[in-house]
Amino acid sequence: MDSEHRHQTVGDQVSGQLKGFRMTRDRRIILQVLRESGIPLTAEDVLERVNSTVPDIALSTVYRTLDELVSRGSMQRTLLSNDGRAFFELVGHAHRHYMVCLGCHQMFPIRKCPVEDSIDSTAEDLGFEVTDHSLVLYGYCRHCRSGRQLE
Amino acid sequence: MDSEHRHQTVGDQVSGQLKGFRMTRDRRIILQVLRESGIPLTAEDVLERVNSTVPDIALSTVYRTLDELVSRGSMQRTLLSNDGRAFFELVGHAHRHYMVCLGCHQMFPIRKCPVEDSIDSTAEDLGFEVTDHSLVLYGYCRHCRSGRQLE
DNA sequence: TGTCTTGTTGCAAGTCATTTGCATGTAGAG
DNA sequence: CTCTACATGCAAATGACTTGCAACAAGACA
Repeated sequence: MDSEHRHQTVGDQVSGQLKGFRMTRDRRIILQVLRESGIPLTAEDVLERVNSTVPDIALSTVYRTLDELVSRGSMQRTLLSNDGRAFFELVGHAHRHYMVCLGCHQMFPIRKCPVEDSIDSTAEDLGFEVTDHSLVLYGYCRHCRSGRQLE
Repeated sequence: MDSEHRHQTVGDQVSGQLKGFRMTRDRRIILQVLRESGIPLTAEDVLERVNSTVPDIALSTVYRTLDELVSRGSMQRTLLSNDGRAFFELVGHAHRHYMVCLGCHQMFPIRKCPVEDSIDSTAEDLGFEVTDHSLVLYGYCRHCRSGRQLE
């Protein structure tokens, strides 16, 4: 059976607690967009991409779906220092750590967490139990870096 | 001369680029509040504390003052994953890194950055020039930790 | 000490991202 | 096929700022 067209169950879509998560056409498309994206997306980004396939999905639907997935632990929401918007990615694809370019405003994922080890011992000393952490590096990417030197 | 009452110059208040920063009564109080706080404050927090001393400062004045100081490099603004509000602290007092308790929602500063060293080499590999970074640990503080075990 | 320029303030209205109330529509269990 | 809990669109509401504008005032300079 063509995996592209067989009936998709919830389990095919995302990981996490999804009992009672009803798989509608809109949600299927929203999830598809997120699975296909290599980078974190804002709700507006998602809507834009969704509507290029099937028009007329409401922005509030996108938000509600993203929120639902976040609270079920299947989606990660990230905020940056100088951007009021939230960025979303599926937990299976989540990068957790980013470099954000102050020149072109792109987010570059960091594969390996450079701090995983040192964190726990730091927290232990303070009686803190760490369940998660976020690390964002701000600076200039290879391209913007050379552009700056020309100024 | 009583340092509490002598004429205060800009230099007494904060560090950083402050040419053209006019020291008014409102700003003096706002800065005082921030100097006296051990933890990062939201604009609303600042207003609340300011107005307990001298009423009738407008929220927009607080925002404008905080923004001004941020852009002059004297103030640090921090955003967290699950809170739409910005937190502010004077750069001289800034902690840069925090543990955020998911139980009581307090922010605990981390004195020593546990990742300073590993960051640059990670970024170098990717051609990225790092100018700043943010690290936030999420979890449970000593108190909330023991509370959870009772449930 | 008075003048003047430039920066500051209050207030009300505006913006932007996100959330919600409600009436209608529908996935999927039985 | 039915029925009910969950999903959706739309418009209005919210929360956290941000801005236009007219009135004010710090601090440089005369």
